[in-house]
Amino acid sequence: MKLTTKGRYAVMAMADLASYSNNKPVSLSEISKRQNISLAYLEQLFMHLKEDRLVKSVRGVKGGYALDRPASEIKLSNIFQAVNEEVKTLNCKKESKKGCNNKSIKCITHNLWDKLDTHINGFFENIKLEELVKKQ
Amino acid sequence: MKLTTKGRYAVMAMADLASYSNNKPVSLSEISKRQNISLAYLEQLFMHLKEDRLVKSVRGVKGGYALDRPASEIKLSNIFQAVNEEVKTLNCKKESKKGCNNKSIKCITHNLWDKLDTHINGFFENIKLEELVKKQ
DNA sequence: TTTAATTCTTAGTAAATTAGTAGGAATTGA
DNA sequence: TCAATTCCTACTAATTTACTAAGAATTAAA
Repeated sequence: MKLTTKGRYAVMAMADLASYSNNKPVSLSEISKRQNISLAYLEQLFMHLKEDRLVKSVRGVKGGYALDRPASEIKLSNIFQAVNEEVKTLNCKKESKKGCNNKSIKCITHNLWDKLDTHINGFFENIKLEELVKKQ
Repeated sequence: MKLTTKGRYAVMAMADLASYSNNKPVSLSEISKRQNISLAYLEQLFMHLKEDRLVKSVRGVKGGYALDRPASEIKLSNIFQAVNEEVKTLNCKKESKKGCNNKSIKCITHNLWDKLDTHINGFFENIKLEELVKKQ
């Protein structure tokens, strides 16, 4: 079971944005330097964050990104979801859950995994970006 | 974030063992057929389960595996640990946690990840193999 | 009007990991 | 002796991750 850097970078970048934005857009090159994340990689992440309306962009010189809503209204689960870093079981396509009769061992573990998904997502669902940044 | 089949298979195999063992060892070929997991792959998983003393083996004809302690004393976390399916953050080798001053954004996310690890491991720590099988 | 800083967009790629295969040695009950 | 089994080591195909590359589009400022 792995937690990859993608979600981690996304959270770091959003925390940076929440911390360093003073009504001005923050450029990705600034975040790149501060957080030591490659600019090109950040660009990809922010495409997704923008699609999900977590940030808004200003193009051109002096442009950059800013939060699209208050940090108190952004859950960590929103960020993970935006960059496709959700909890998923792998290779469950073939064994369709339809076949489950609630008695087989396969089905038992299906249920277990579903519960784990809920458990993990609940963790991120209950933390707001604001709380994370406030602790600094 | 991904949950791979390795841990899933290990749990399925252990549940199978707990269900179908009647004081006799269960061969991997039986489990392979019932759970539809490749025999050679099961062999690898059981090497690890044995190392961690979750199962014991009987070699030769009529041989196989059996639980090495009651299902009520085997936590799911034991199983995951045995097959190296633990929760881990990736690529954190370079950025040593020593550098953390509890103020930087990098450090904030370190702490977050650590908490998540605890949260997830707590889930598995609180489920015994027996409970899982009893539900059948 | 040019320039430089920025976002936007699409491809590609090296490294790592996963999931599984292959082949055979060692053991043992029948 | 044979067949069923565990034990052991190596290899491999497919997938994913993390990142690079290259350039188009936009816009403030010189």
